[in-house]
Amino acid sequence: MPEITKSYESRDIEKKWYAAWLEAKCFAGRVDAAREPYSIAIPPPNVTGVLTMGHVLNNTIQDILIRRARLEGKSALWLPGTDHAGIATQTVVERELRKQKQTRHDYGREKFVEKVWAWRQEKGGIILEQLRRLGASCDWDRTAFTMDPAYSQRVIAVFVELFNRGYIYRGKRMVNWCPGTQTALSDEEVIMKPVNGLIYRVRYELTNAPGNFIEVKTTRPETIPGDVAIAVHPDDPRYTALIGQTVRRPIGPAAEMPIVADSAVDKEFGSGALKITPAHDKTDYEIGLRHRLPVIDVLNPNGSLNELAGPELAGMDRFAARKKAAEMLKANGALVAEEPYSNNVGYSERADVPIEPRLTEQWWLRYPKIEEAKAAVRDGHIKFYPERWSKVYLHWLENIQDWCISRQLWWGHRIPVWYRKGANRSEPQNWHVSVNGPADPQDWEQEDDVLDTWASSWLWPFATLGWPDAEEMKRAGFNYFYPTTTLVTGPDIIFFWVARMIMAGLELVPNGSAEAGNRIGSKPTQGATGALESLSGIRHSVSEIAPAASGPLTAKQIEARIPFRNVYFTGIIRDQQGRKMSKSLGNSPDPLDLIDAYGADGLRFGIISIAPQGQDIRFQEDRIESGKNFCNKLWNASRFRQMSGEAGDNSSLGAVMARIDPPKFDSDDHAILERLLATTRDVDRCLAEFEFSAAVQALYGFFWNDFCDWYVEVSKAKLQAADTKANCLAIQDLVLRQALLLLHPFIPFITEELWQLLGYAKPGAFIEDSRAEGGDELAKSYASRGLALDHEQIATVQNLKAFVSQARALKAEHNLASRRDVKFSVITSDRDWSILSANAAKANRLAGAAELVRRESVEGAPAAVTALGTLYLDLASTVDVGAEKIRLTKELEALTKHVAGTEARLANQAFVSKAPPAVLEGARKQLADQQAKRAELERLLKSLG
RNA sequence: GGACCUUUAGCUCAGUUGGUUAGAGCGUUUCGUUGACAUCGAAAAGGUCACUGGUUCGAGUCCAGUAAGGUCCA
Repeated sequence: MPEITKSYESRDIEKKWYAAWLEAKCFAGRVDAAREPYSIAIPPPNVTGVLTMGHVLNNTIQDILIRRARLEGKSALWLPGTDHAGIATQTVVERELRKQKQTRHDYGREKFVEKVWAWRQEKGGIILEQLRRLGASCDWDRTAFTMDPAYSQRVIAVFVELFNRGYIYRGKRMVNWCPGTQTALSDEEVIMKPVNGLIYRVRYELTNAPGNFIEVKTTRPETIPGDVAIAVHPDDPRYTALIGQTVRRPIGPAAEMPIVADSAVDKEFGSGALKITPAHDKTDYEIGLRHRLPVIDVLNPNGSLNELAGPELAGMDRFAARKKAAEMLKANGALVAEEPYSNNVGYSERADVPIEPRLTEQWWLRYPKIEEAKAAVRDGHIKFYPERWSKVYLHWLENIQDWCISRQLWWGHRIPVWYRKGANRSEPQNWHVSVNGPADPQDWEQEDDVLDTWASSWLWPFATLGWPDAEEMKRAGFNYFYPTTTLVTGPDIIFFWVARMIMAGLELVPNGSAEAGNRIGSKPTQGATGALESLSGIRHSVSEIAPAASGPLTAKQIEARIPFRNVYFTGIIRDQQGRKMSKSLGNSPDPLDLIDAYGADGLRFGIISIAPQGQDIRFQEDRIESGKNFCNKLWNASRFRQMSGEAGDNSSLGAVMARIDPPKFDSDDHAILERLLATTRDVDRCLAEFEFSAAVQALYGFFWNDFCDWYVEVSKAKLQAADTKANCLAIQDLVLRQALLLLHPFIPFITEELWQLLGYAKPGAFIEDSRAEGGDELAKSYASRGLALDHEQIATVQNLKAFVSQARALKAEHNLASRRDVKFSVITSDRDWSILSANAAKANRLAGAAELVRRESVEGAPAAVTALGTLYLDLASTVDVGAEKIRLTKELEALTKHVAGTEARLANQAFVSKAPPAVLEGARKQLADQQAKRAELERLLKSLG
């Protein structure tokens, strides 16, 4: 057995084990009917992405779940991949082109897309390499990409199918237009930001009453050339007489515009009159429709003004034009005033510029299975952790709007619609919609637009498992791994991704064997087998593998179709000031630097320990450091074990247990095994409830405080005695074994290394080839060895710990902390003296005492009252009586307060009659203990004079 | 405007169904190179649990309201 070195060096060990795991194909997700499946589909990072602290947290949690599942004997699959991230990726490549003063238009669509692929080939997906450094145990052979040919075909097939089912339509509507990237966006991609700007009061002159005006307020004077009317509320008495009259447009091409009455106008806002610019405002557009007003679009796609805005404004950027328009209004007397104004403006999520409402033809999706999607979460088929996010989810579904799925980009899945050449594109009879295109391509032109990225990633959990190709599904183990067990993601993409995946699953997943019945340990049922076989050879036929449901789905169908059973929402990682970590702020540490400094295990342990469920996380590097320190502690405790004696048979739990000898147990043995069992149960529960940081804290406290600070320390005395040594080593082996198994999902590298070094591994096997026994199994194992934990002995350990602590405090109080030759005496009962003398060797060692003697009386020595008697520090020199009195008086005062409180509680008739007996009993015992201690303190003080 | 979250030690946070003297890590002070670990050990100081009211024998915990900070949706 190689010797364990003095300190833990993570670097080489991480490299070594990751390579070994890959070599042995430990991460492969295998269909195994004898095992329960556990599957996770990774939230695919952008192909342009690099590892951030958010990814570290998110993927560490997924790895914990997956590795724990393996240790529980499940067959685990963690399916990795990346997202082509339409806008983000196209922007990155365009930025590179711009450095050479080029645009994508210099290349044309085909060549530009080639460039993007080349970029992806060279630089994309770095993040997957980085995840390996973190220890992520993904099944890399299954790595998917949303632009892979197979995946792309699936995306296209879904478009065709949903079109055929009537969910997709083309329509001219107001969309969120991003002038930066020059594409339409979905509502979800628009971020509302408060903006401080100006609001302009502008007057419009009445055509047939010169010198009379109607006033409006607007933040966008540059759109006045697009005005087509003034609207007032029909019930607004101020304007009743004016309805039907006309006004002159104050700037831009001259025009007379009607004053119309519409109840959508807010009487309270400004003067109660509204300028109507149907091309540039959603409400205006709707009012325009009602009054059959023309639409005058004065903006170019890039946000500059066009010739319809008039010669003075044409060609100017919208913000420059705003100033210019204000000047023009001022010049011709139409500007009444400009006032500071704060309002919410929609910004493009990606380009971070204000979006423009713009009337364009786009492709829209009416969401399928909305009601079932609500039911899936409301009725608990899918569980959200923390539960409260389900409210946000349900609220969004209640108010759901159709999804604009077309994007005016080149990088993405090109929409599979062809228009008959020269024909009107707005008329469906001129469309061809199919996966492979028309048979006579020369007569058709394909739609230029691509799909929203999310319209591909919403298929992720099933499209990565071969769906809808029957053969591929069989190969990928679709029926075994779907629905996936858990999704781990951020709450910021509930709408973008989580909700949409649920609806996609409900609409598109076949009624496979899962729906028919039990998947585990039995062959697929007749029906399912038949379905798969009859479909073999059919490629991408969504309608055959997942026919449209004829009516609302039943609960059973929902259960089978949902893409995941649990959703764990992580918090957002913030810096010390509480700001979101972002590239532009430069406040995000590079996780790879942290791995270099603290090890992947240290980073994982640290980040998990500061990430409570459901709360945002304040990043602190010192917690990562403490993760590293914990690894070092684990390392050194193992080293101590190795140095303490020969290795025994550690090949299994049974083998270790067989070396444990209950008749030789002392109170410390009982106590540590009780804590081991309690910690195991604690971790079991925490992991079942996704309480990762609580699990880590339980393990930290157990290992550091209970095991290292106490058990290992008392071992030093026990290991000297021949009759206790073997049992003590066996107990250490048991504790270390269980600790490594419980810790492995959190800190996989060091636990694997120690598992091997301490001889727990079978030849050629890894730690994850073993089972992590749960609390119940561990308890059974205790029982099978005839071990019954003795709670009286366990309580004794508590008293001994306090006793040692008091002794140390007395020493420190008198500047003797470093001395190991101090003598103590104790006044105590026969019973407590027997405990003390039985544990004298350990206690003296821990307290740094030369000896502990029992006396009938002691005079003038510093003392402390403990549960095992009154402890005295023997001092050769005279005691500082004054200081000693002050110390004891302070303690007495505090205690007296507590006694009074407890007495008052017990004197309260209502308490005595209503409190449960256990509480009452506890209070009485507490009072008795406190009173005894108080009496002893009073006696001590009296003896000091 | 609607919804949600947070407020506990100097800092970051635990505190499960109400029940001993409210805990941890870091930081601070003092002491310590005792043959696992200075990436360590020991001791100590430090909290009217944001505020007000209510329910209760009993509230950090439950309820109502207020204040401050944050998030999402309009």
